[in-house]
Amino acid sequence: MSITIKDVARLAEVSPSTVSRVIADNPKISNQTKEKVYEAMKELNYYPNAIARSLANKATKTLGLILPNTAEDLFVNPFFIQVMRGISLYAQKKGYYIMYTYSNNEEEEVDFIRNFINSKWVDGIILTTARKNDKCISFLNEIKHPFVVIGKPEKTDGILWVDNDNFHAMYSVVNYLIHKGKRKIAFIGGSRDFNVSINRFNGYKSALENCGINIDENLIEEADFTEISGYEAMKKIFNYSTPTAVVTTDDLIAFGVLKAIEEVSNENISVVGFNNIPLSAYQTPTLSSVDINAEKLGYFAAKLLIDKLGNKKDSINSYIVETNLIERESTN
Amino acid sequence: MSITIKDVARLAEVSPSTVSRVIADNPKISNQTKEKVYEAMKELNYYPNAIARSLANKATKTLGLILPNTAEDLFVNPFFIQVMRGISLYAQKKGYYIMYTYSNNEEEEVDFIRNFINSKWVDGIILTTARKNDKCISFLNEIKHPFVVIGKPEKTDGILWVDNDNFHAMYSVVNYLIHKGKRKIAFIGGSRDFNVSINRFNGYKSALENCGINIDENLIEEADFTEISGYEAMKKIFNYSTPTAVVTTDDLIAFGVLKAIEEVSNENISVVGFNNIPLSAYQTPTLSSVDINAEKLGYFAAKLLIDKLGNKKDSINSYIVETNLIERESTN
DNA sequence: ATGAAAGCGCTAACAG
DNA sequence: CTGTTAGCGCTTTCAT
Repeated sequence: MSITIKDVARLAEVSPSTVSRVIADNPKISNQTKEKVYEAMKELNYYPNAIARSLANKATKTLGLILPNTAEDLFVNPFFIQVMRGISLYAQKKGYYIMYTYSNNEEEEVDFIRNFINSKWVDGIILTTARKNDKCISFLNEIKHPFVVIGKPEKTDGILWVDNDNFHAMYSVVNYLIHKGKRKIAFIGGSRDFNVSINRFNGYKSALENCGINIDENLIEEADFTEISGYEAMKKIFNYSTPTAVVTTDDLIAFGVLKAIEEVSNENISVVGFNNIPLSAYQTPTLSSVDINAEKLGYFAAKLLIDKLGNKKDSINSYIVETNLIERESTN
Repeated sequence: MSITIKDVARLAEVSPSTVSRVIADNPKISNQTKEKVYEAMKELNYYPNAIARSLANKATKTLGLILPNTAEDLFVNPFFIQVMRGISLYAQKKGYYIMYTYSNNEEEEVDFIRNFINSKWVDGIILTTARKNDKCISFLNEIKHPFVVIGKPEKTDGILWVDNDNFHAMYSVVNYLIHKGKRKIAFIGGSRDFNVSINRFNGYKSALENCGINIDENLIEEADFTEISGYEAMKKIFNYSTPTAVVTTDDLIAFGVLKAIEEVSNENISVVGFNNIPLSAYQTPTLSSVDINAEKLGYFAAKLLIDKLGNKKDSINSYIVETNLIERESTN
C-alpha cells in the first residue's frame, strides 16, 4: 500500500534502478531524467523505505548508544543528557539515527552490544564510559566492530576515543591554587577503577612536584561519588591537619567537603569540584568547578565514529575536549 | 559472509521456512525438529538479521522518542533521563528498541516524526510533552500512526496518554496547607500553553473553593520556568499583600520565591514546588516539592504503546501515575 | 546514461 | 507438521 520505487519508476517512465540511482544521487544520471524522477516522487509523495535500503546496503545508518544504569549520579549529573544531545547534533547532520539502551552492569552491556551487532541493527557503537579492564572495549576490539569510547581507554591503539585532558585539567587547577598562595593542597579522588580518576590524580601530583612542593600522602584520600563519602574523607584529613585548599574529582565529593569545612568554620580553605553540575552554583559557598563540556564530548564521539564509518581513511582517531574552571565563591 | 537462515536450514536438514518458524516460535513445529534447528543455530552461532525480519514483517519493533531541545531546564531537571529509563525498562522486556531525536521546535518535531514514519523506521512514537494545540499530536492523529503522549492531550478520544493527576496533586497540596492553618495561599504557575499548568491551577482553585476560601486574583501570577521569573512574580504579590503560603508549578519558580521571601525574612510563609528536582533538597530552607514519578510515566507510556502495537484489542488507553508530596523545611 | 535481473535475509501463503 | 515459492523495497552488477 505504501508507494515504492516501482510506482515512481512507472510514473516517471524510467526503470526502478534509475530511481534508485536518483535517490543515491548517482552522478551518471542526466539532469533531465533526474528532474522527471524528482517530480514523480513529489507527486506521489514518495519516501524511500529505510529498512529496505538498509537490507540492500548492509548498513543502517544507525548508532547504538550504551548508557549505564548504575551511575548513582545519573539524575544529579546532566552528563548523559548533554552527551546525548551532542551525539544527536552531529548524527542528524549526517543522517544517522541513534538507538539507546540502559544496562545494569558490565555483563549486560556486553550482551546488549552483542545483540545490537548480531542482529545487524547498528553500524557502530558509542560507549559512554571507559573502565579499567573494560569488557565492552575488549569485546568490541576483538570482533573488530566500529566503536568509539567517551573516556580514554587503557590501550588506545586503533581505538576511537574522545576525552578531556584530565591530567592537564587537574594540573591547571592545582597550579591556579598554588599561584593563589595555597601550598597545602589536599586531594580527594574517586575510585581508581576509572581512568579519569587516575589521570586527575597524576595531574595533581605533577603540579605539586613541578612547584617543588612535596606530596603529603596524608592529604590524599579516595572517596566514592557521594556527598557523605566526601564528607568523611575530609574529616579524616582534618584529623591529620588543616589544608589550605582541597581539590576533588567530582562535585558531589566536593559538596561533602564543603560541609565538613563548614563545621570547623574555616573560611580560608579553597575547594574545587569537577563536572560543574547545576547544583554547584547552589552550594554555600557556591562551588568552583571544572566544566568538562559533555555536549562536545558527545559531538566529537559521534563525529569520530561516523567519519570512520564513512571510510574517511585518513580520519583522526581521538579528540581532546577542553575543560574550563568555573570560578565561584569557594575559591575566593 | 554472515550466516543466514539458509545455512541453518542446510545443517539442520530442514527448509528455511521451518527455521523461520522456529525463530518466531511457531507452535506447529514438532519439538524434535525444533531441537535440531536450535542445535544448528548454536553450532553456527546464528543470529537472525533484524533488518531482514523487519522488511518482511513490515514492523521494526522500534519506537521513536521525541525529545525537546528547548526546555531550559533540560539539564537541571532529570525528568527526561528518568522517562527514558522507564521507557527502556518496559521496551527491553518486550524486545523493543528505542530511537531518540532532539528537535529545536515544534515544526522540527513534526519533521522528525514524519521522517521516522515515512522511512518506516519506527512502529510507534512517544511524545514527551503535550502542548496546547499540539502540532505533533494532531499530525499523528491525522495520519493515524500509533503514538503515546506523556502528558494529557486536550482531546483524548482514541489517543494513548499517561500523566499524573495534576489537578488532584495540586488540590492535595493546597488542601494540606489549608489544614496546616494557611488560608492566604498564593499561586505562581507556568505558562498556560502547557496543559499541566492549567490542570494544576484548576486544582488550586477547587481546593480553595471547596474550603469556602475566596479566590484572590492578586495572589495569582504566571511565570516561566526560571528562578528569576519566580522571584519577580513573588515580588509582585508582596507589593499587594503577604500570603501565608505559596504554591508553584515548578521547582525553579519556587527557588525564586524562596529568594524573595528571604529578602523580607518572613519565616512563616510555606512554599511548595513541583517536580522534586535534586536541587530542591539543597535550598535553604530545603524545598517541599511534589514528586511526579517520571520513570513510571515513561514505563507506562511504553507499555501503552507496545501493548497497542501487539494488538491487544481491549487494552486500556491511559494511565494515571501517582504523585507524592515530599515534605521538607519549606512547609514546616 | 539507462534497463534487466539477481539478490540482501527473512516471512507467509499455499500445497501437501 | 513441513517444503515450495513468491515476495518485502531497494541496490547493483552486467549489459546495451
